[in-house]
Amino acid sequence: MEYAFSTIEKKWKKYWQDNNVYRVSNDSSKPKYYILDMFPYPSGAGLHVGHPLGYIASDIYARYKRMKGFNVLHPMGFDAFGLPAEQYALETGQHPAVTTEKNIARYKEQLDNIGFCYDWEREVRTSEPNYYKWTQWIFLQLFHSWYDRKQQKARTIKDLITIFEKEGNTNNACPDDDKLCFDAKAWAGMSEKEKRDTLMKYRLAFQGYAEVWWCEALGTVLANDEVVNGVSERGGHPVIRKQMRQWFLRITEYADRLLTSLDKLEWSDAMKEMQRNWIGKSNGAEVRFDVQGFADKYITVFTTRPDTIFGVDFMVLAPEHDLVDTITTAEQKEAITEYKKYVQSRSERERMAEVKQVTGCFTGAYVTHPFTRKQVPIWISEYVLASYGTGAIMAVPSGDDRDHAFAKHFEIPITNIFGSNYNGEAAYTDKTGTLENSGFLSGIDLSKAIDVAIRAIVDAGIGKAKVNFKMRDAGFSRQRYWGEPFPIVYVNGIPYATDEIENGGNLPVELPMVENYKPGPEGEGPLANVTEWVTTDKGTRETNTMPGYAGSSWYFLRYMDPKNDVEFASKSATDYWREVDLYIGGTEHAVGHLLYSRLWTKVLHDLGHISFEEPFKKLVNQGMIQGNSRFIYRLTLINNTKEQKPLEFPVFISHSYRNQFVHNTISHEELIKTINKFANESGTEYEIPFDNDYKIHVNPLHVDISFVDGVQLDIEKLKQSKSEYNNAIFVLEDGKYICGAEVEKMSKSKYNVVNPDDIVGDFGADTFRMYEMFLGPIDVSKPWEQKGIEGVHRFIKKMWRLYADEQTGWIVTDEAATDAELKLLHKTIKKIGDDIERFSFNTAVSQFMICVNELTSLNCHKRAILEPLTVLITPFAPHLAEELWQNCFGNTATVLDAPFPAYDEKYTVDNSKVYPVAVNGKTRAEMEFALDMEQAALEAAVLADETIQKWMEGKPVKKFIYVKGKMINVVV
RNA sequence: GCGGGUGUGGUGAAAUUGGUAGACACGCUAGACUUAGGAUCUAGUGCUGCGAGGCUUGGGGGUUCGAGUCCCUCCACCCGCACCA
Repeated sequence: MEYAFSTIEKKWKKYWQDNNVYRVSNDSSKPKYYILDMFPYPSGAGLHVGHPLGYIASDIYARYKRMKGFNVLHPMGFDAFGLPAEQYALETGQHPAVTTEKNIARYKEQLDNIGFCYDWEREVRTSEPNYYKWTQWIFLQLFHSWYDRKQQKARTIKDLITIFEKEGNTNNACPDDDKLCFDAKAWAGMSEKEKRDTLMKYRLAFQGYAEVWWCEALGTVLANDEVVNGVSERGGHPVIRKQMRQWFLRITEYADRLLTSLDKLEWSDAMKEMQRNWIGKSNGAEVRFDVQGFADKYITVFTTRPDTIFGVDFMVLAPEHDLVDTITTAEQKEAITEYKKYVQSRSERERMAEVKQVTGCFTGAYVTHPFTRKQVPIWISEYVLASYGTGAIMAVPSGDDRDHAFAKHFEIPITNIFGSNYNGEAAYTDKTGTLENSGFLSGIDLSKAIDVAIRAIVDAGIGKAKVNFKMRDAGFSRQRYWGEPFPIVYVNGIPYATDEIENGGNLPVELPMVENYKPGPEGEGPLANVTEWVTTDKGTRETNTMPGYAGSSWYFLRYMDPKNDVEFASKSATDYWREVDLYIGGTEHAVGHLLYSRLWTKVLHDLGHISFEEPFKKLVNQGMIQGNSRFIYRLTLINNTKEQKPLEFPVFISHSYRNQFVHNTISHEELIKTINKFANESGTEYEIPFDNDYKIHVNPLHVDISFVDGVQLDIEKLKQSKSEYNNAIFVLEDGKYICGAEVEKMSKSKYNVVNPDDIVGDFGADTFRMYEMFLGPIDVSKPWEQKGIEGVHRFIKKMWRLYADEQTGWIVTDEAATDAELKLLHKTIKKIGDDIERFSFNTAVSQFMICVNELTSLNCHKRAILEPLTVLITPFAPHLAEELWQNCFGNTATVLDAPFPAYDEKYTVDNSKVYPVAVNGKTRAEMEFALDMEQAALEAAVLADETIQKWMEGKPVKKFIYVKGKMINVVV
């Protein structure tokens, strides 16, 4: 009886589906465990072998936890709103809803093919009205709340109105505008519009005018993390800064909480560090410098080094700073205008590319140094960013690298405040040593000087201690069609939440069907074209839609209660499942999705909707599986003006010729000679002519990896794929055409995609699952390597042969197991359990292989060993386990409900090893060894006694006994 | 530049608190059974040496009876941030 994986797997998939074995209940006496994968965006290309890596790991862990007696929630869904579907619609006219539906169906089919234990009844799709109804509802909660800085939590806007009516905003500074100040009377005197404008400056979801990243090609604004290296993350289009009316989330109010509660999370240090970096907290001070010649003009700077204030040699403003035009002197006006024009002309990309270049311009104006009363020149330069701090700095060349470079470049005299620590060549940026030449700070140690300086600044009334964050409020508008519409209606130009004008808000505000996805007028979204939708009897609708991260910021909550149509999830459901215990996904969401999810969770917690404030307790990042691309090298002719012309026949040279050619170890002439020889031998009369104007040029082309075995090209397959290649000439080495290889991202255009369906078809889902795990640690990225899968497949077949014989069928016996067999079994149980717990699935698979190899050589077919082994392998190879469980051991229920085998300690102690026993002073060669633990411990004890004796007699002893396992270790 | 991480055979990788480095698998070599095999099985496979042996975890140094593992230093690669005052 052969291992017929395709029949077996089909059979069990049907069984699982028919019997609903993966349905999860919210009502269980078992402890809960919530394990979640980052849900995919269903793209048209379908899944490739890289996608399931994390899903397989989480599936194994979920099944393991279930067998360990937990009620496990392990759901899957789809992040279905987004740009690609809309762009596809623009190109083909197919509605995004249609293509999305199609893609999801394909994804589900591919996922089911691998045998995951999802409860599909809990599936969520962010683009479904019954889902985005609650996305809109949460948006309204954000809209209807503000952040109380004293209580450090979100509260409803109604509370704020009550406060304003009683005392104005004197105790609650405006986060948008710290100069805004009004009392109760002033509040009462405001018009409806003024009141709402004021409240808008407090709301957690608010509308504001701000400079945003605008992408002309995509016709939309982008969030900071959607802009990479000055171009859009998707498509790589150029972006510019533009003032636009936008929706924002006031994430900056949560900066501190997002930072501090990171410490409690079991995330990798790298991941936490990335978030810390993004939040970018820095402690320092704000200091005021009065501008000379203006009674009421001053420059406020932010600095982390107030201790270096006596080293200030000049001030620098961002070119966009408000004061620039006011303070610039008549003589400098032209130069400043010129410089500002230059800055504006430079794209973000150029600015980033030329970080090192020093540019700037003097305004002609001066400030007075608050302590020395010296006059200090004011410059502008693009190295000071308008968006950070106050958009102005005090420059201390002796203590800051950039200021130093600037001073040197413009020959501004440098004041040394570090004595011999500053050498005149490079700024002294260390925080050790003492200050000199620094007035009242002279002689003070740098480690204490910051506090002293801040106190003096406060006493002088020119500033205060200040915390600054790099993080900006999160842009929440997109001028796109395929996203959640805002539940916002403008009445007389004032934005109102729909639940302020209609009872319950009439959610969801459904996305209308359209046929035209082109952007609306004046940078508005496509929805602006749908006049019958925009116009309601109450007013006009907001035509922006929410960004991609809106739906994914809370989806983990919806799985808990996915069909609820009166709440986003019932309190009892969220109280039962609480936060995600284990979250698995890639690192690419470090600062986007993961940060926004944390924000939404905190807000929902503050408002009393859920009782936990972090969404993901433990986070595991899986690596990527990259593509293993193959190249063939086609020749063309090229002249010295880089014009290429093709040869009469396609000519491909094997990898080593290409290497010789590009490394100049074969001449142009010799190569042509070789090629012509090959052409002749293959019966082609055409010869490449020698031509001094047109030289040979090598073009690497991706070749479909299915035409290649290892690195050897199957020439016939390639020829069949394209008629153009029928009469191509292949220049071979050792009779073979060898391709070039490169590891790249898996993508259709690189012809290196491997579809999991094909692997499952050839080897079965169980082999595929185990192989992906066997490839290496799950957090490491690596290229897909098809060759190794045979080894895992061989293992599964070998395991099968322990249970079944090709001729006689099932061969499991009831014989009693020997000690050696039991030992092997329990060692395996212990190792597999430990490995799963610490997410080391590759070593777990290895252990299975060792176990099966040994059982094979022991010729062991005993039920006492094989039955627990079957249960043990269930998380990895569930189909195989079910088949064996039922046929060999006569079980009627599914193996999924069998408890994970327990190991017996008496079999797991390994005394086959040699344990070192030694005392201090012996060399390695002199070390003594014991054969087993007990003996080692005994000898160690004897030796220890002697040594302790010596020590008590006053003789020096440092350290002595070392035994593996239990270390008996006395240190004096 | 700053921050984080990783360096082990021809390849993917093991070695959980310092304890016989290279488990397991791929690949390769030889052999067996085969009409054939890209099936299966057996043996070998870090380097070096006929051999006993010697050498070996990116380089150098240190702590330790003992270091892939801990410390210092240099080098290489990967990831993230990047004029953040």
